[in-house]
Amino acid sequence: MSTESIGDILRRLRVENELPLRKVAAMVDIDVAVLSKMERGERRLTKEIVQKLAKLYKHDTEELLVLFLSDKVLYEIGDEDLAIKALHVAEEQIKHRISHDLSDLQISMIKTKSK
Amino acid sequence: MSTESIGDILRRLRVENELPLRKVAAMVDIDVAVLSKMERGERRLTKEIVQKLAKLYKHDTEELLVLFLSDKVLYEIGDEDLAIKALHVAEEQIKHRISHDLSDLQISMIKTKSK
DNA sequence: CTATTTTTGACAGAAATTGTCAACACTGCA
DNA sequence: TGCAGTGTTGACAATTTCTGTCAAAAATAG
Repeated sequence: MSTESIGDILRRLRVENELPLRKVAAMVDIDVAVLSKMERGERRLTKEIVQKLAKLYKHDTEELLVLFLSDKVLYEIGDEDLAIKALHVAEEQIKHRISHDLSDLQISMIKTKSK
Repeated sequence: MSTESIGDILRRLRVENELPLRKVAAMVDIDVAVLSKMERGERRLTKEIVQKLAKLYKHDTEELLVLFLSDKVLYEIGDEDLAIKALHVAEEQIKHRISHDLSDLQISMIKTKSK
């Protein structure tokens, strides 16, 4: 398995595209120093920056966003030994909420239909 | 499945123990208003408060901490449709890190042994 | 009605985040 | 050596977010 962080990946993509920090920073409209720190994990990435970089490097946006989100999660609960249990609970709640939303949708569709 | 948030649970536990906010707040050393808001999800809980409340209500601390952590995760990435993928990636990284730490431990044990 | 409990909003201070900048270090090259 | 391009670091104020504290209003029980 890869132990490459999202910052590492973004840096690798940039190098592979032979782009200097200066240019990329200008293209995604942030300061060079900030981008440098983001690639090295010293500043937090934002969803917007990740999306812009994915497009710029022509790399799968979803994959990078997933890594970005995963990073946020690990940042919040990473050093807890209950982390894995917490992740499972969180997953269940998301699934539950989705099915709940689906029910709402079905109800509203029925209501719309019967108007 | 329960759709009860950790705040709801803490409130229920308090009511079941027939304790007013006033008393509990004093016991865990926070303001009444803050505890009220924590129970209603208007202010973020802290690990310390959750632990104190678990002890106070004689309720399983681990269960509440897991819910607390899960809540933090959902707060960070809950409304993302990539959330579940992100949780899986985060889980894999935790497992990976654990096994990595174990390797380190084994190495250090070997080194210690051979001294 | 009265006492108790809970909720709400406001507030200042603390802490974290952000964008900006300049100085510094490193590299390859002339 | 000096120079140009590149990346890193630390400092800074502005901003946002988080905290604890309080008092008044609202809700509830007796």
